[in-house]
Amino acid sequence: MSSKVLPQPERDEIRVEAVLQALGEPVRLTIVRALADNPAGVCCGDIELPVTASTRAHHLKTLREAGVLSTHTDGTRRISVLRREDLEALYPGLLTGILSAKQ
Amino acid sequence: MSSKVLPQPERDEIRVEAVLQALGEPVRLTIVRALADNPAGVCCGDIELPVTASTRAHHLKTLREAGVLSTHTDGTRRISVLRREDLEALYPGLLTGILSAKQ
DNA sequence: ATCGTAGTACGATGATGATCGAACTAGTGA
DNA sequence: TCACTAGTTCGATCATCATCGTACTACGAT
Repeated sequence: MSSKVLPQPERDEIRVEAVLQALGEPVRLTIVRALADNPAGVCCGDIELPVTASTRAHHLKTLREAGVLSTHTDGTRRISVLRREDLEALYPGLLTGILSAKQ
Repeated sequence: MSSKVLPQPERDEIRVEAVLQALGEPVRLTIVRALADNPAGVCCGDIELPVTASTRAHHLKTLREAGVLSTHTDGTRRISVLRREDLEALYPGLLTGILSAKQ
C-alpha cells in the first residue's frame, strides 16, 4: 500500500476567487476538461499539453491548492481526480456551466 | 437621447477563459456581485471599492470586454448591467454557482 | 462660455505568474 | 545495487496585469 493523498484544502477552505483564477488559464482548463471526461482519475502525464513537465506540475499544484482537483500517488504515478462533489456543494452549477462551453 | 452602448463582444464571441479570468479577481468579483443584486443596473461609481477611479475603470473595461457586463451611458453616468441572459445561455449554472458562494 | 462632475486613456511601476532547464526525490524492476 | 521512469522543486526569465497619478473627454448646469 503505497498510495497517499497530496495536501489539499478542506471543502470549507476553498475560496471562489482561487477556483476561478485557477480555471481562468487555458492549460489548466484543458486539464480540468480531461479530468471531467475521466471520473476515475487521470495520470498527470497522460494529458497532452503544450508545456514541459515542470510547467505541468506547476499547473497541477495550482489546481490542487485551489481545491479543484485531488491527487493521490500510485507507485511512481500520480492520479488526479476532479473534486466534483465539493465544487458542486460549494458552487452548484459552476462546473457544469464551464464544461458546457463549446471550446 | 444621449444613451449609447459601449463596445462589447457578441454572445458568440464570448470565450470561457476570458470570463473565468475576469471573474477570478477579487475587485471584479465584488463588482459582479453588486450587479447581481441590482438587475436594473448600477452606476459604476456607486460601487464601493478599495481602488481609485482609474483602476475601477480598468476592471469595468475588463469585465465588459470579457462579455460579463454591458455598459450604456446615461448623461455623464455609465450604467453597467450583468449579461445574465448571455452567460446563462452559454454556461448554464455558472453565474448562480459563483453567486451562491458564501463570501 | 465656464465650471464641475463622471468617467476614460495613457504611461509608469511593482507584483504576480507562466515558462523553462537543471537538479533532485521516490518508486519500480533488473 | 543500479539504472530507469514519473514527477517535483528551485532559480531565472519574460510576460501579463493590478495599481496609481495625471491628463483628457463628455455631459450638465449656472
